Amino acid sequence: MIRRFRGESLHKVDAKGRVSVPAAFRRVLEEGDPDFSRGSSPNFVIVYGGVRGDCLEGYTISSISKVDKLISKLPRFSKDREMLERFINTQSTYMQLDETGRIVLSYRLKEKIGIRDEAIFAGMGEKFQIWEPKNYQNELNALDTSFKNLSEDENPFLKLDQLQD
Amino acid sequence: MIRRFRGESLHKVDAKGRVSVPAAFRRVLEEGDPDFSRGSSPNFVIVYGGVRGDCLEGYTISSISKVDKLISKLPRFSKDREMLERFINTQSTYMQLDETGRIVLSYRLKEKIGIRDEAIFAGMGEKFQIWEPKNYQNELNALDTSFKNLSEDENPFLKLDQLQD
DNA sequence: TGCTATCCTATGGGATATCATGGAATTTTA
DNA sequence: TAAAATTCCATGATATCCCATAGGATAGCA
Repeated sequence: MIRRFRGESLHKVDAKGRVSVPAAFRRVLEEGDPDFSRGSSPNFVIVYGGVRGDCLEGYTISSISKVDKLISKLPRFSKDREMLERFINTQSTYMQLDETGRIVLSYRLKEKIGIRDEAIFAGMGEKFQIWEPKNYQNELNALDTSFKNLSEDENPFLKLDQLQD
Repeated sequence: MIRRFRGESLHKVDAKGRVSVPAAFRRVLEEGDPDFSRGSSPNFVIVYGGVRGDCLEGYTISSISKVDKLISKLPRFSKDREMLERFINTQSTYMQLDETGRIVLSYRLKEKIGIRDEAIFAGMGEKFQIWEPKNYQNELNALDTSFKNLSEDENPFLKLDQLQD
């Protein structure tokens, strides 16, 4: 089975910026790091810029590598490639869990998404997100409203089965 | 895992032109220098001419070799090859980190991109860039605007998924 | 089915190493 | 030999490591 990021949880951020990554997510990060071995700590990547400025997004090494590989296929110096690299490479950073399963969010990262002393982790399948709790709630509410306003044939749940073949 | 240049950071440039290269980038430079050994300092290449006159671009030895190889495939004496060699080979220079992880930017290099006493390092996957901070901000803003003005089918993120297969 | 031992998780504090940066000393070079 | 470049120390700030604790969950056992 390939594990995916599932669930949401709230964690304290201490004075040094340290936060526990949910235990369930650690298993996914371990599986997604080709260099991980029992006894060590997995690496992964946090993307902080780009399309969404309101949360951080965590990717396993293997899933970000897929993206990196696709980008490398684009012609060097092309506008598309530069743009993607700016969003995916420049505005991101390698991270490593410590032995107790924590990471440290630098001042810059915390500031970027308005985090003070608590953070919400939300599983999103191939990636996870880190939110300031209030912003997260707003995001959920907004999503709810926009979902309710969809017409029948815009409903993504229904579109899902049409993809199937 | 093959590390890539990720993240961005601001560094002071002192009177002698010395700047710290971000610690994370040093690891990539070390990995990318076939002659590197523990205890020594990695070599790499800075390209200052060519396509973009507004920033410097740093390549690991192994990634500049890839580019060199591509250029060698072009017909000798062709205009294209001549041009690329001028930009990539002529307008570039070998560099070596010192023991504290710094390089020195000569007056010429600083002048080229308008740097005075601060420099931004930006990871771009297989290479990194060095910018004068204000110019960098302008670059980011311009990128943002042009991204927002893209039509659906011009969105490089969406194109990425089409490459897949 | 209640008790206890064990493990894992979340969190905190202090010690230590690394990083970014500045200045002095020394070598090179024109 | 003066200017420029390189090497060698120095230091505060930051990040990393190491240890400690408390609560929850699980498992084994009587």
